[in-house]
Amino acid sequence: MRVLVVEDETLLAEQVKNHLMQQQFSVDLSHDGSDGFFKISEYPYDLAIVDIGLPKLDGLSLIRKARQQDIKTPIILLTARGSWQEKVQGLDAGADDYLTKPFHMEELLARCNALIRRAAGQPDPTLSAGPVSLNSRTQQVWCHGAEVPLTAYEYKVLEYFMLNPTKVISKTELTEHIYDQDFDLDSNVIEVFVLRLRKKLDPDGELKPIETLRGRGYRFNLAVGA
Amino acid sequence: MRVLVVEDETLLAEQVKNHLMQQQFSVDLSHDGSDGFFKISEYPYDLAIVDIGLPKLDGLSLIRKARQQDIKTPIILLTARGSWQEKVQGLDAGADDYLTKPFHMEELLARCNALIRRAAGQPDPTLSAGPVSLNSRTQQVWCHGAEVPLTAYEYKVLEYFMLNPTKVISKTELTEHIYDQDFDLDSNVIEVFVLRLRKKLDPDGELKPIETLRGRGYRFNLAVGA
DNA sequence: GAAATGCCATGCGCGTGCTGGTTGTTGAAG
DNA sequence: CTTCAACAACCAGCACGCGCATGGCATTTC
Repeated sequence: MRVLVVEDETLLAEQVKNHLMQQQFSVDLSHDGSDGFFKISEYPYDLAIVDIGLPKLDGLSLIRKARQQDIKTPIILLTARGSWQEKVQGLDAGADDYLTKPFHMEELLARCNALIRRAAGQPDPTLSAGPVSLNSRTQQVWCHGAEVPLTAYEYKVLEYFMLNPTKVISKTELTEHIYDQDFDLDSNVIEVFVLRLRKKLDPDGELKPIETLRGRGYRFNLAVGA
Repeated sequence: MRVLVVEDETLLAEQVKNHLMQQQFSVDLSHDGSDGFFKISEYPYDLAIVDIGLPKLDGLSLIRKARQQDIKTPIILLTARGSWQEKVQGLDAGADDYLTKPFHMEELLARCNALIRRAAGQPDPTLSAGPVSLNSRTQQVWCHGAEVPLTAYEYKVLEYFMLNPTKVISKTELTEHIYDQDFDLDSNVIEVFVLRLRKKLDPDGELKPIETLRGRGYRFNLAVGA
């Protein structure tokens, strides 16, 4: 999956790039609108993330020009907080989704995946792994068919696990994906949430869905799709 | 007003969706004929826009099957340029209007509005969920058969809930769909409306139609169509 | 002018996220 | 094999803040 990020704030652009690369995307960066337009015309990206305020050529114009050229790459528009008109203009110009800055990286990744899924014609918001299934639209979780009520953070942790099954996930990685920024490093919140998740999902200790890898992190060990 | 768009060209479908949403319609998309038929049979749409060339089940067959099942949803058929016979066949199959591609978006919107207005004298477009039912034309709401008087904003909130049953809806999402421009974010209006809705719909606290998810939003939890 | 509706301000209760401490487990070194 | 330190699991309690509830004010409508 190849993604183009058109963003002039270098720091933010790099952050977005890093997170996307963690999800196995190939990422190209562009720091102004005209370069972004050139790239999106040249390459068949699977997705583009475009800031609305850009040097040389603003995001809206970029999208309009691209759509005029019949470029169908799904586009997520990044807008400033609260400017509702911009969002409408963006969708009108041909963006597929928008996100207001500042945003949670999780949110962006979720929308990226949703958009890619939508483009692939698979609008299925449910993940399942073993007896556990999760619906990201309703944020409901079931285990053996029974609904398991989770709190907001418990849900976030589980969702991240199920999006990355069998992958070794360090506590810092979890933290970074669950909190926007600024978090206390010497805290055991993650451990507590993992504990509660294990209790709620697997009260009898049969499944062992979350494996501990000492000094490295956790691994979610249920066969996806089962 | 709820509209179904059955169109396999994703870009066009999204454009239509965006424009309709700007006119305060709720829009569902369907990318092939059989899915479109399923949706139009399931939900009481106020209008459907159907492309004639579709995968799995073509537009004409879709319309015929729907009409055979006594589904009266007004339908606009999208045909290719110049194929005069198709238009006749379409109207013959039960379409209410047609439009040849490519078309101006304004034209489509005008015809949508005309058709909805024309259909205003037709069977009631009611949504129902559990003991609650809602007529989007007259903006009346009933619970257990008794009419529940709602104010304008209470109605808007309920309508949005009933159009998105079981979906987690954040307060900002509600705000964006209910108000035309952006709004003071640190206001508790939404909470107040939800409170009043709960009181009016469920004074005894039996149904619990609107669930609160702390830090996340609300979820409307009544089975649609029940 | 009265009634209805939308919005704001305030207080309160409680769920939830987080902290601190203790117990348990692992693995490496002696 | 034993020891010990480091790490994780677990527990329980605290406090912050979210959402509920209420009353009052402003604005609109008839």
